[in-house]
Amino acid sequence: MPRPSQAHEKRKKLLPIVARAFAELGYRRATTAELARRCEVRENILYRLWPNKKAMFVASIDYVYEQAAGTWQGILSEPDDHNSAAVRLLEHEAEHYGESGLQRIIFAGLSETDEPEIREALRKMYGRFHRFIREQVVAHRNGTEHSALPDETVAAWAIIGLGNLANIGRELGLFTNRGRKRIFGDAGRLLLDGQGG
Amino acid sequence: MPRPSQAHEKRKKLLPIVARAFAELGYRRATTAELARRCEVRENILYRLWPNKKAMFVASIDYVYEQAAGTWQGILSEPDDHNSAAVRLLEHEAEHYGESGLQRIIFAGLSETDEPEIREALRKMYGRFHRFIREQVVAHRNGTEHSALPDETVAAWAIIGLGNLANIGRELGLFTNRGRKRIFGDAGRLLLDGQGG
DNA sequence: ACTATTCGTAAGCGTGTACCTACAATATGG
DNA sequence: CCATATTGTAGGTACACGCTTACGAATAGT
Repeated sequence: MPRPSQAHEKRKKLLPIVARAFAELGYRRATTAELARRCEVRENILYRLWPNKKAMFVASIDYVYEQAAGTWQGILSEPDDHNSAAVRLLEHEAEHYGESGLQRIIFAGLSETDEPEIREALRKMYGRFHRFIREQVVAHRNGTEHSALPDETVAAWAIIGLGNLANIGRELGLFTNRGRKRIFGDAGRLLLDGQGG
Repeated sequence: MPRPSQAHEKRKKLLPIVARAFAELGYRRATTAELARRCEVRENILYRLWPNKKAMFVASIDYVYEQAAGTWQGILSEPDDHNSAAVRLLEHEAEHYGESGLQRIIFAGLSETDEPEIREALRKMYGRFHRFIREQVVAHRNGTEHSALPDETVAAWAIIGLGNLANIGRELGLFTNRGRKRIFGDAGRLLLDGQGG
């Protein structure tokens, strides 16, 4: 019988490298030759793991979500420090959001939204992010009356908006670490439960 | 004496076309050949108006701000309908934000932030946006006490974050028109003066 | 009319690109 | 050990890219 395929393992091993290349270079400049160079393989074998460059990119988008989800699960399972999970997540993002630089892939993808597969991958990713955050907002507010606040769906989207902006800010050097923390802290908290300033 | 140069006028005439091409295609796919085709001139002429492709892109970024600023000035100079300028701007953006599609240029630019000139152009643009919005927030809140709200700087950045997200949402079809309006209306208003839900 | 300058057209140079083919080396289960 | 499949290597194709050069035609002030 034939030699067993290790394609799955190899994909898992190379995907982080590929994703980082897309994040640093954007879609077009991350040429297949450059991807192969960074992976220390020939272009050829990338094409055996994925059918084409677009598929490598879509896989990288999924990887971004999985990375974030992993980090967040870690925070959720930490012992409580008399703060809700939502508040702890907000604090963590205020401190570390965009640190990995991986989210730059999203900007690259947004320049390629006329490719249906890429658009779909981004849609799915944002959908998953939103669902996760919304759940945390609901859990945080549970029961308590917040008549003057936007509902959980809106609040979750707005918090995602803060995240995007934090990313852009980090990319362009728009604000200091302290500034970014205040944006997440003050505006994020305001959206969460009205404790704004 | 020589024939007087009409470069300035020509630049002004072609820039909207160039900017739209960058918005629709992104930086790399908006090839100089394609830009020339849309402008109905030869590539050559573009290279007489701008030194290189990067300069065409930077000019397009500036154009995005000028377009928005023009629209906003129009709204500010409208007669008052017993709403503050800030509220009227928020309502206008809730209705029309991202309609032109020009803001896609920003995503394209964010994938090219390792080019210092492009990074600088984006920085400048965000800085101008923030200054403008912050002024409106200050004017809206003037004097009244809002102890539980984020300060004007933070609020203005957060509102910009809402705008970015609205753009992404429009691009990916993440939410309906009504949804987008609620994000601008509810979250935006909350950041502005605490009248959230 | 002269002339300096701009304008429009055409062609092409060097490089980079996604993707493919052909083939030898390797490793596995029977 | 052998047949079968998977690996790694080398090379190449067809095309698109940013940018440049060359040159004749048009146009304005003097």
